[in-house]
Amino acid sequence: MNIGDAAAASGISAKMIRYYEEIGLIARADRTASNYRTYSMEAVHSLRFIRRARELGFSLEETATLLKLWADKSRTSAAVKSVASAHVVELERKIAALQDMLATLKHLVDGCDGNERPDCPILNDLAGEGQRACCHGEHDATQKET
Amino acid sequence: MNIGDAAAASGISAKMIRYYEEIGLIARADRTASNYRTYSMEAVHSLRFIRRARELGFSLEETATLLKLWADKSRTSAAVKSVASAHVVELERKIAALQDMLATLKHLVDGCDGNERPDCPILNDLAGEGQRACCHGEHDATQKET
DNA sequence: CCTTGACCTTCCCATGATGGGAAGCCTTAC
DNA sequence: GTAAGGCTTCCCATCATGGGAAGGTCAAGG
Repeated sequence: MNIGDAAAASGISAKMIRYYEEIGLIARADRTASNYRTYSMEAVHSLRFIRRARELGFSLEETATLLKLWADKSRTSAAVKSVASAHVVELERKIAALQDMLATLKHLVDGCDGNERPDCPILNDLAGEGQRACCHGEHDATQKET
Repeated sequence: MNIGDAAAASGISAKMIRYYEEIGLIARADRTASNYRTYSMEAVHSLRFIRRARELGFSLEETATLLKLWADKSRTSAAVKSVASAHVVELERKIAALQDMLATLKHLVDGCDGNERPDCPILNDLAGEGQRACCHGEHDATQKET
């Protein structure tokens, strides 16, 4: 199985497969006499594992850890759960940060007429003129200057 | 005002201020006889604008657009709202993607005993063995092989 | 046998936004 | 005058991915 077939079978681009090999995420592939990489179904299995881990948002480093745990028959499920739980926390953190942005931005967009006049609460907020959060003074209001 | 003071006053690192100048996000700063950059309060104002835009998750490219609109007294609020609304959509898309990951991962973590035995539904999912989503077989089930 | 096209190889570069650090000036305060 | 700290430019690293060039290889068909 050449790299192109492995790519098609795993859903990971040939480019990425080579990269994963380079950084040691996967083992160095065997080569044919003409230096082509060859892949077994087992290797494709590993690549699918990686793809799924990436789909769940694990970094390549976390994925490497998970791959090692997968290969280690004497692993504990606690070790796996620990990696996954840390990622849950991280996802929750990221989501919360994005939701904060979204709430603020939606508020500003709602307050903007969106007509042909230049007046705009969005720009006012960015410029720090409106002291941010005009109607329910929360957040920090520490941006007056000059 | 030297770059260090401008950095402190705007909350943007000196490193980033130089970078923003390099990519043309901000105007080239005036220099002293000894080649030090100097900043006016107006320049600091722009830097704060950028910082706020970044806090709301706008890319530097979007931020550049917003800066131009801010400077353009004949802008329409519709133009500003359009940029912001596109970003709202993007934020919603990202949040939804992360929430999908989170829901799946939480489900897996909940199903994992987290004890000293090797059995682990998280690894099973990553390996594609459980056909994913064990209890309500949807998604694609196209990963049996060997 | 030779050509063509589709594959493979390695190598370099780019992204986006940021930080680190080195080498060498400049300034300020003592 | 000297030491500390700020400034300058330049290069490198991150993280995961893609693009593309230059050149080797393989299979099919004339």
